[in-house]
Amino acid sequence: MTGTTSPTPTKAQLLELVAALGTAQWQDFAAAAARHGLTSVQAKLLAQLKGPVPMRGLAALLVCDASNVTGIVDRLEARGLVRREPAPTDRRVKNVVATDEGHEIIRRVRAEMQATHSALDALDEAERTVLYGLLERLRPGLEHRA
Amino acid sequence: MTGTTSPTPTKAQLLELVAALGTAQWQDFAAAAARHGLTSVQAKLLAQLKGPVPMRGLAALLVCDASNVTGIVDRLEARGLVRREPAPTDRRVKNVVATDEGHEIIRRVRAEMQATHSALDALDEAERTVLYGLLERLRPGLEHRA
DNA sequence: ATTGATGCTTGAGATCGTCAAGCAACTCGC
DNA sequence: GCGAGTTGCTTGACGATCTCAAGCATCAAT
Repeated sequence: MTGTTSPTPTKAQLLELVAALGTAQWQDFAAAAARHGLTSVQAKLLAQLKGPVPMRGLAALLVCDASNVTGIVDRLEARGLVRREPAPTDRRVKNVVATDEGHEIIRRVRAEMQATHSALDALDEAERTVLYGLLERLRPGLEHRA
Repeated sequence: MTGTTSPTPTKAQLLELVAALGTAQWQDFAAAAARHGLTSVQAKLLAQLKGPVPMRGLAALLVCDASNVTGIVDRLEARGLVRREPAPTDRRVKNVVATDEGHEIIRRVRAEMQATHSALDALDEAERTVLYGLLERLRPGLEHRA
């Protein structure tokens, strides 16, 4: 019994599997972050900073209150992983930028997600392409609304 | 322009997409839980209670300290969604059981994950089967180790 | 220039999460 | 039995996360 494991899964089964994998990946991420003294949320915020992002924008990305972002950025800034710089166009806005050390540390966190990497290694190129295509199809439904 | 979106995605791209979908689904779950006055963690714990589970087991399932579970169960118990009952075989152990109301509320939370449901609706049966198969292949790598 | 909206911070209060310590109960060897 | 070590749960202390209400500075628009 190796091939015929799937005679059309229930929507509930699929949902459960997706949830389980999502959780597992999050644990993997959190563990990698912790090894560098970061909480999951701090690492997640850091991961958003490809360029300068205003506090408000971070709140939107993390789907949380703006006042919450203040504290998280405070702690990251205290560790020198992030910098607040005034936006030239609007003096109310503070843009958050990752320092070099900040970029480096999040790069390492991503690289050290061993469980996730080894999971993806189980698939060959063709399978990854198929998976990517299917997940892309899921995105519009999930990304919008809540 | 519908077919040729994927000339073999990078592992990094795939990783990012998986992370994004995982996050979106979690938000969906958290929002549904919040509508019933539950935090995400409370809902997640409730979701594990198909049968009686000892505190220790819940700590393992939620991947957190046992002392943390005490508080979460306290709050759920105060709302009558959960019950602690002594294990007959070992008087140290307390088994946590969902009450009828507890089962009902988590059933509703699952049913109200609109974003997730509509996302899965974008796939037909054949696609779901393929997706399920691919995700199944990912499981062993993710589930074990961290 | 006043009115209103927007961006960020602060403070209070709840939840979540860890660690260390403690108590009760089980297990094992003798 | 019976004491030593282990295990299951709770408690207390403390930090991080999260929300809400309030406040201040700045922008936008009449």
